[in-house]
Amino acid sequence: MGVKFGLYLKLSLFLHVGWLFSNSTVFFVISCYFSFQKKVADSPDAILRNGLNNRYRVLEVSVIQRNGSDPEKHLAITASPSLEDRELCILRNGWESVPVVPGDIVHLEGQCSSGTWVINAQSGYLVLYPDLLLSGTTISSSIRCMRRAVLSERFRGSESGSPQMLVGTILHDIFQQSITNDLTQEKVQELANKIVYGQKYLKEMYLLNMKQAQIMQEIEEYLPSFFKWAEDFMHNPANQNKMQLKLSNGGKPEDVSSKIEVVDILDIEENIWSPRFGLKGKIDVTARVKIHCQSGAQSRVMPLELKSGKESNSIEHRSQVILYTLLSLERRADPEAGFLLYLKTGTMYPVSGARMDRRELMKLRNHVAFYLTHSTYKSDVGRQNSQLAALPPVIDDSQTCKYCSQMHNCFLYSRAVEQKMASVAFPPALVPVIDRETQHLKPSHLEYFSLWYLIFLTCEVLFLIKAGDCVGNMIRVDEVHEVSEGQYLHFFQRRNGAISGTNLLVGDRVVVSGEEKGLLGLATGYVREVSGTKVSCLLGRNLSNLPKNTVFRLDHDEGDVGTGVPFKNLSKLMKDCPVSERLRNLIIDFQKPCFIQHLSSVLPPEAKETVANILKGLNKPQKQAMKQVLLSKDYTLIVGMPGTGKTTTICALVRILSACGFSVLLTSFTHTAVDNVLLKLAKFKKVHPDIQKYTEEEICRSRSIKSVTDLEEVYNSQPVVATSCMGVNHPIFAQKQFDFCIVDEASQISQLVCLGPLFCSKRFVLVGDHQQLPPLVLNAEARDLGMSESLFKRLEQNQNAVVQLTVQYRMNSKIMSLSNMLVYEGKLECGSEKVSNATVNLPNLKKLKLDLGDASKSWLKEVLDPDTPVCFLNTEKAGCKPSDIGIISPYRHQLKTITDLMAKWKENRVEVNTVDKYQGRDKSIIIVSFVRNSIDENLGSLLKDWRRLNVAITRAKHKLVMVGCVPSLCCYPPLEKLLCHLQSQAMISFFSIIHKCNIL
DNA sequence: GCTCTGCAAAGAGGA
Repeated sequence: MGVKFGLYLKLSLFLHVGWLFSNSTVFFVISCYFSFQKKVADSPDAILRNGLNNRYRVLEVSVIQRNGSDPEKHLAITASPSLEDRELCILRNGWESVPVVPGDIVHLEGQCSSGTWVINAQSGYLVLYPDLLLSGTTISSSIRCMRRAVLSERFRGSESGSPQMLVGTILHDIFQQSITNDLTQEKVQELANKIVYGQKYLKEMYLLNMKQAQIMQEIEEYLPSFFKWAEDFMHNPANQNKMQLKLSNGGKPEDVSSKIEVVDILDIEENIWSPRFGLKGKIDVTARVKIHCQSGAQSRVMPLELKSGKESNSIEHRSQVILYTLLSLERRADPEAGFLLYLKTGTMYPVSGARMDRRELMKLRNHVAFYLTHSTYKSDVGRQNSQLAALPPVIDDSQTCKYCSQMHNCFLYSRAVEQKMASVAFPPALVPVIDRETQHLKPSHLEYFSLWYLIFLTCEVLFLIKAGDCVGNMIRVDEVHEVSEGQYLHFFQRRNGAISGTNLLVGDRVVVSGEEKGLLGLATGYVREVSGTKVSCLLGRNLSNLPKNTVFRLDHDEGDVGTGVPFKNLSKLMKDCPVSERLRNLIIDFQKPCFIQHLSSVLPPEAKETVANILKGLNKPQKQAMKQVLLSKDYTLIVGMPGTGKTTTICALVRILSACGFSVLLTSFTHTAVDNVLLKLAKFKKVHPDIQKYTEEEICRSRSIKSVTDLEEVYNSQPVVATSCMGVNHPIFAQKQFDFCIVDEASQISQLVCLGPLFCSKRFVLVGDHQQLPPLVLNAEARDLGMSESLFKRLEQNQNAVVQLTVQYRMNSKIMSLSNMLVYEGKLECGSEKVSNATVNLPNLKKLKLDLGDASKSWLKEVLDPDTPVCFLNTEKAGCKPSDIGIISPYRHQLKTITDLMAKWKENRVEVNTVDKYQGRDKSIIIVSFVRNSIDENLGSLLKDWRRLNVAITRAKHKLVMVGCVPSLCCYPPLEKLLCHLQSQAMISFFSIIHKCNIL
């Protein structure tokens, strides 16, 4: 067996930031003139410390070049928060190329003597942004092309899989389960059958259009090699050829030929996060290995990396193993080496985790980390807007590029962003290729791409590890239940003290770690139940093999949510295909939406009666909306003003469309909104009104779907499919094209997220109201760049596509008139006399009035009077704390105070919530507490928003009581307008201090 | 100056 020894990774690293030094100068120091945005350094979570897990902040960077000697980089660093106690870090022998700038956070490994660290060829590592964990595959793929590595991090999930990949995944699964259980021929065959003909990989097979038998055939070719490997490395290692493997305590230096015996499998898919090396990854197999050599045997716990493809023993494969040896350091003694196991042949290669290879890989990691964190920059001191930075350079290797899965994104970015940069040069042969591959895009499209790419970069969260909510000091109790394949129910008990309710909620995503160092990120999953001191979680891994006394912590996992989807959609929008071209024309270039003339051409005669029946239940504008949608060739926007029956309208629309034989994709940003519509729809379906029955999972289970053909049938038989906008990554949407797509809550969804479902439909309907709250954007810069503009708002300028639902069934006329005056210009009308005149029913009012005989409480009488549907309580003279009353409020702190007070009065039936959370809902009586009570303070931005005020005042059906200090609130233009109106209608009263509020 | 929804993930091979 030919085994290579200690392959030295000679990697040429590219650097194209500003401080590359000139070698003609004798001695000079450059301070960096690029002011990059440093997402780590600016983060308050970066905790500086000394010791083993040190974190230093870089204060100054100097490049030192002496004639005739190699260049060095000197870093002035500190681990003290006050930025005193400076230390020096000297980078040599290639480490000086690490693109570190002042302000960066670094981790140092190695020796430090009297305040000076030396990182050179022989010892030490510098880890740039150690809290940015990069996966083993990202780093090993960056060897060939760093640009591709960075692009696939950003456009995660935009690479479609291949048949070989799926076969690879299944082979991994079979091998991993076999070696932990039973590697006999009979059992392995049985397992292979169970996995291939089971449900686990059906969706992937459907997506790739593969049949189970075809996959089984490929799998079977591998199985003999499984047994050969087991024979060679588990049962009869004596028969094995010797391999070259040198470990530090392996005796004499020449004693490097040994035989390998795998004695025990300790873990499968072991997940390790290493904030020491800034790495993360999953180790296929963690095994106890005995190394037999002349001077005896020694045992190590080592990583095995499985490969089902061609037996290449390539740098990429070997690098992955070397990175896993580094990851292993978090959990156990240095394995110093690992193995590459090629499943096709059963051959196993040792891979030594030698210092020089580890060093080169860490340098590579630092470069990838640099590019990921410096994706934007601010070029001038005066101008503060961020700009897109260049990606790692395009490599000059057409063979590699030809098969690259990121080619589209690579060319797109070059064309839209980099071609304008003087500093970026492309391989000449590639320039015409880039131009050709992007020629379908107009300048407006490239601009749209750049803008939205920048917008999503500014709010990208790169760092996994945050000092967030955590419940610690937990031990595992009871048995672990395997609820379904790969889903393990765990129970944790707090060792002391109760679990604070706010820290973990049912349904939250959690990361389970050991409290002990090195046990970070053991498993991820969801919170099932929280009670007192106990938590149950559904985790992706079974943790019962860990020592009984392991102390755990559960962290709320916010992850990097939502950035993958928009980047993916943006990339898709720029593709050279008819669906994308159409959307570009409509969305970017505002092409006028078209409508057909006559309903008769879309309405099949046999559906006429059904449609007429459904229309009977609708009002005039709702009927108009139905007509408009049926006539549309491109899209329709339905403005659903408050209380105008959006859900009813959507239901009717779905029913009419499917009666006409159209397929419909129904989506919304939130699952609850999708559920609402489905629940209403379920009533008409004459099936059990529990929507659980309609989930894809449940349908497959109840019909015991076992083959790809069955699955295909199920998918094709559903004329109406509902999902959240993020959920359109489901395989069903990869092949199916719907006639219509309806997007609910469209004015609250970010443009690029809203785009997702539109790719799989011929026409779309957006339902929303831009006078209510827009998409939530936390990042101020992203907001300035226009991120909160929903697709609904953007397309609204094409008025011919807009239908307004103006007849509302929620508010009585007095309440409605406020909103009409404020934003709807009188368009809103009551659905009936009954709605218009409805007042609140207070059965105990008479009795209560007697109790309120006291003149000082006469204001209360006025407020309670059902014939006063709108009332503004002026707290100006009363001096009453605004915190004394309230149900909805713009401020969460106010709500907390109110909730606490109500709890004291044992009143928990009244729902207290923010204006934002109340959007889309209503109540008979709404009390709005505006809180503000001073004029001179800084004005908050919350009350300046017309849309928020509009939402606040349109939640009440019968009675709207607003509380606040009139002069304070008049500083806000929307409230000023409202108060002016109320004044003219004599709807403002003053009130005195009240002591009890349990009257409602 | 304070409003908060979304979601699995690293790797599965190919040249």
